[in-house]
Amino acid sequence: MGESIGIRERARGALRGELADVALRLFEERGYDETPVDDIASAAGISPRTFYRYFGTKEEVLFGDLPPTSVDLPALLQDHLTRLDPWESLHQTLRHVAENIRTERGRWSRLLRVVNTSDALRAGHLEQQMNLAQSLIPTLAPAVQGPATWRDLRARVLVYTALTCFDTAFSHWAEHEGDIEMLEALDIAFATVPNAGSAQS
Amino acid sequence: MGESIGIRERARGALRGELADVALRLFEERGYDETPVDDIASAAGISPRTFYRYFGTKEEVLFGDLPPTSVDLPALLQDHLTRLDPWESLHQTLRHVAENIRTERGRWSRLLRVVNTSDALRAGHLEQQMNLAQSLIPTLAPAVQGPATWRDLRARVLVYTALTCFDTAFSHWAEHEGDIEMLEALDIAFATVPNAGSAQS
DNA sequence: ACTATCGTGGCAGAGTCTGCCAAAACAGGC
DNA sequence: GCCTGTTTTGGCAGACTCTGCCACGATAGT
Repeated sequence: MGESIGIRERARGALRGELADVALRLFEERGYDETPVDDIASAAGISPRTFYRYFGTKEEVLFGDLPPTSVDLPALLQDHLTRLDPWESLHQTLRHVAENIRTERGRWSRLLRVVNTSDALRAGHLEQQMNLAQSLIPTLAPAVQGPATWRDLRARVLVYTALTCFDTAFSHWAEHEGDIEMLEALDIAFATVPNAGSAQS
Repeated sequence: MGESIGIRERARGALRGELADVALRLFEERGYDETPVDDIASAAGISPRTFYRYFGTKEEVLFGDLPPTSVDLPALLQDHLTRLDPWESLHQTLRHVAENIRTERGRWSRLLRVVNTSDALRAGHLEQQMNLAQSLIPTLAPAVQGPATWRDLRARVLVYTALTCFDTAFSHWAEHEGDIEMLEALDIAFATVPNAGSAQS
């Protein structure tokens, strides 16, 4: 069959990308909740049924092909852990993600604006984070000091907190676009946590 | 009209409570996603249409009448802030919530078990937290030190992080029910954060 | 008992998502 | 270039959540 698989796959990927583009554009114009799948499908010249063959859900057309998911973050974290303490490792890992995002900031701020048009979408976005956290916890846990009873709890707290910092910095950046630098916001957020007790500058 | 309003209101409240009970029981037996609203309604002897007059969504039948929502947490936080630093104020505020929960732990662990049967439900739970956070941030912000540019960012990080600690401790407690004390887990979680840099016992 | 008000139930409809099956498009080999 | 087997597609029917609408019945105050 030669290249046949390659051909099919490439065509599939192209259509997938086009669907994501069309969908994002429509969501920007009319809002997420106000844009039925039928409209996306007909705008892309396919049937609604086929849409669901490319994306399992309407949400996936937004969140399906995102950079964070395409990088192996657990491995990256693992690497940092050989040289740094747990918190700093998380910091550097997420700095890397932030730098990736910076190269496509246009697309990302469009996306964030769309996400904020819908409650369901914000919840979905959080769920994404949770899944990411789930993948980082087992990697971090062995590096956490202290009694074994609490190791898992502590690892979870650190990972969730780190993602929280990331998300907060990201949102803050999106709201003050241009005024502040994404990486600076991230560093501030990460610096706030260890000083929680005093919370001074 | 005398007590008429009181009567109506009381009847309404009673039916609301009964619906919540019936729903929780059914969710435990068959799982959340596998239990259509029609089944809850007929189990309670009402029409599906009427169910939606008592709860705007299926989720609300689970999350609608929860202790955290029934206490004025911003006020409580405000009070603690007059005596403690921001982080410790958040800690004490959430300790209070934890103590409330402890008095109804049976109901709460049932609820947590149900929440974990559905992705949509977990997302909804997170959304709850977000809303709670939104109400605490304005209260905390004035108490946060540092340059004004970053005050809002820092307040958000602290609030989200505190809720993350709470949630993590809560889940951890639910998983190791009996073995550990909820308040102890909460204290451990809160103690982990300021030591993030070293993460030792 | 009478009437105005309120809660209720049924109906129709939009929207997401799934299973099923037939038709079309496509790759390969001849 | 045609044939054949596989893949992709489209349409249909259906489950489920949620909303607007309207008529019916219960209830409260006079």
